[in-house]
Order: sequence, then structure tokens, then C-alpha cells
Amino acid sequence: MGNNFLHNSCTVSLTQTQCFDLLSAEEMQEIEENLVEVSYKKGETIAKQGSFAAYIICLSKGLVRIYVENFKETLILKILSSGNLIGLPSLFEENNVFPYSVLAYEDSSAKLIDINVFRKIVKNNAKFAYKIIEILSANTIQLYGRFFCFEKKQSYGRLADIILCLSGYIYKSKKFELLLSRKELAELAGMSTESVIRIMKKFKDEGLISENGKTVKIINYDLLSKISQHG
Amino acid sequence: MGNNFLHNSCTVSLTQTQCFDLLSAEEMQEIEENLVEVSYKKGETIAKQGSFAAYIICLSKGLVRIYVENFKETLILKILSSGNLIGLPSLFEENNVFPYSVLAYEDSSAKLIDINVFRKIVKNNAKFAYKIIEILSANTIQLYGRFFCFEKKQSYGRLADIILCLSGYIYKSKKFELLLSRKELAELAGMSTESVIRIMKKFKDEGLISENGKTVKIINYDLLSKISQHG
DNA sequence: TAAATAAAATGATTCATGTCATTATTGGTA
DNA sequence: TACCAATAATGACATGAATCATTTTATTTA
Repeated sequence: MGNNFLHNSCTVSLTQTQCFDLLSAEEMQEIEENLVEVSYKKGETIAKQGSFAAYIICLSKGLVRIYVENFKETLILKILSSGNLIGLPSLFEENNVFPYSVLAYEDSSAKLIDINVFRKIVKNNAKFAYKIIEILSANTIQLYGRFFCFEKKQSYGRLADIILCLSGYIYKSKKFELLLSRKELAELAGMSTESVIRIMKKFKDEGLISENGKTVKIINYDLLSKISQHG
Repeated sequence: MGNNFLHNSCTVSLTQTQCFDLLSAEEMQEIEENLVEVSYKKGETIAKQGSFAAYIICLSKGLVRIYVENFKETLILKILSSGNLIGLPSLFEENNVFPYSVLAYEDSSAKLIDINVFRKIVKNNAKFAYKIIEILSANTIQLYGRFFCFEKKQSYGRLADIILCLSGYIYKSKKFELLLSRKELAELAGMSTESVIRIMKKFKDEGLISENGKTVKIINYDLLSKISQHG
């Protein structure tokens, strides 16, 4: 992995659900007997920070954001697309509330797995537990990177990060429909809405990106990367 | 745990080494046969970000800081005192380098446990693995809190955090020897040295704390807490 | 004890970014 | 089509905190 985890403030985890391959047929069956699949509309809250974590959330469709909040402010920790597990830090009994909130960015659906069943399996299947450790570790390292970027980069770099991330990891194309509003981009990049507007304009004026309606196209990828890297 | 993890930007983990209670006599013996104990002087580097992680570090004495860095900047992720494990995110093979550096704040010593032995035990002892998951989860949640505070609080609040944390968690007294320089405090609180100096002066002028040489005493605990909480 | 070095303190200045106020544009819907 | 609400855009201004330059104090070393 090297040190490049420090270069991007945008944390999208890659698919994690291959961990279920490590379960026995009986374990898999037990999980399937103890889950419900639920759909969420864009804007709906999937889990609320501080509420009792009765299940592990396995995102099967859509895009969500994971964030912490207090009575007046919000910090987005990461965005996740399908194939990811949510709620692992609540696995252990002494901390059985969600440490963050989860909100659907797009129409999404998720399998909710009974946390006691999940916990029981983790406690008995060391290979599976080892895989969970992998996932938690990877998440932690990604978070280090986002934290570092938020602290050390300034706004141009952070916004460049987000654009590159959406392009590279979520939509997997240099041209994509930007479903997020300026306000949502602002929350993701940790800055004010006005700053996003100003910087986006500057990126357009300087020929780094173009915008037709909601379609964003990255024109000068190299320069955008440079801005991302050098703050 | 509720939501109070969001209130303090200072992350010191509590003792983690009780995880070894979950090992069998043979496993414990295998660990003991595959560790070395090493001493470090104040200022020495215990592990270097990006270097191959050949061992899990079990801190047995002292105080260290965990931080990420690039060629020009540094971000302290947490400080740890004796009883803590360091290097868990490097456990899994695909990521076998340290994702952070470790530096001794005070004279310290550590047991270095062969990572392959540690990994083997995790893979075979689900109870132990579950405990490791607990530790990783607790670390992650603490990091969320620090990240949130760094983003949302301003300098007075962050420095108040650090003072309260040193007092409450490290030295466990309202009066303690501040072994850290202003520069080190600045790195911990994520601000410039001059800002720390100015704010410390203000805290003294307003009767929140007093300083005699290196001895710091918290005088108005309630107000300092209020400053910590309200940014 | 003096000299040298490091740490702490202080003031002036700069800068990035947030906030506020206002206007323009867009998209949905009555 | 016209209206309303949400979003985007723009400019003026405020402000928290970094940077830089300099001085004072403390600590180490010769």
C-alpha cells in the first residue's frame, strides 16, 4: 500500500462482502435466516448515530454517506457504495450503538444482519474474524488519509480530491453525472458551499473540468491530480 | 459509549494488553519465544511509516506518539502509554508496512512480537481475534472523535482538549509536570507553536491554569471543559 | 561563569476561507 | 405559462490563525 493512502481525502471502500466466502454452509444459512432486506430512498437515514445497533448493514445497492454529527455540525467520514459492510465498530457489546449516522445519497438497499448472529460467528470462526480485522484495518488506514488531507491540504486540493474520487472510484469514468449538489460537495470536501462554487468556477475557467448541466467531464486530469497532491 | 467520543480531540487508548489473557498456555509460550524487548530513549523513532512491519509492538513502558507524515508535514493520530498494542493495521499480509510512524515522547520500552506468530494465533483463536476487533473498533471510534474535533473546534477548544487529556488520562492529576514543549503541544493540538503560546498565556491570564516552571495546574476545570466542548 | 543554543514570548502582517447579503438561474408544479 | 422554491452564483466583508521578524528567557555545554 505504500504511503499513497495519504494522497486522497476521499474515502470509498472497495468491495468487502467477499468475507462471506469464508463462512460454512450452516453459518451462511444462519445469516440468511436472520437478515432482512430493506430499501431506502435518496435522502433517507439508514442508521442514526447513538441509536442501538441491532444489525450489521450490508449495502447491496446504491451510495451512502457515513458521517458523525453533533447538535449543529456534521463531518462526513466516508462514502460507500454497494458491497460494503456498515456498523462493524458496534460489534462488541460494550459499544453497541452506531458511532455514526448513515444516509442514502441515492436510492439504495441493504441487508440488515442480526448483530448477535454476526457476532456469534465472528467469535467462532477465526478465519472470518481475521477477514473482519482486515476490513477494519483498511478502513482505519483510509481514514488516516482523509484526516491527513483535511488537515494539511487547502480547499483546492480537497475539492480536486473529491472530483477525482467520484470519477475514479464511484462512476469510473472521466465524464459522469454529478448527482451531488454544491452543498453536498461542500460537506464532502469539508468547506462552505460558496467555496465549492468559487473553486468549481475556477476549475472550469482554467480548463480543468467542464460542466454541461449535471454532466462533469475531467479535461486536464494531470493538472487536477497535481492540485490534489500539492494541496 | 454514547456520543461523547466526539468531545475530545485527544486520543489516548486505555490498556489493551488484557487481550493476552485469551491465549492458551502454548500460544502464550509461542509469543514469548518470539519477542524481544527493546528500550527507546526520548525522541527515538520506534517505527517508521512505510517500513516493513515485522512485528506487533506492545508498549510496556513510556509514552509515544503515533503520527502520519509526508515529506513536509506531520499529523499526530494519537498518543499511547504503556499497555497498548501498536501496528495492528499491518496485520494482514496485503498491508504489511506500518501506516504510521511511532516516536518515543519519554523513555519507553516495548515488546516486539513477531508478526507472523501473532497473525497465526489470530487466525486460529477466534476469541483472541474478536478481542483484536474490539481494540481496532475502539481505536477507530476514538479517531472519529479526534477528526471531528480537529475539523469543528477552533484552537482554544483543541488546546483545552489536550490539557484536559494530559491531566485526566496520562498524568491522572490536576497538577502535573508538562514534559512537552510548546512545539510538541502545537503538533498535538494541530496548530502553530505561536498559537499555543498565545493561548496558554490567555489561559493563565484568565485564571484557568497556572504554571510554575514545568508544573501545570488546572485551576478552573469547569471553564476549561466548557471551552473544550464549545470549540 | 560565559558563551552558545534552544525555547518561549510578542507584535505586525498576511492569507485562506467562512459569513452575510443579494441576485440570477434552474427545475418542479399548480 | 407562470409561479415558487431550491440551487447556484457573486461580491463585500470579517476573522481565525499562520507566518515572519525580533526579542526575551531558559537551558545546555564548553
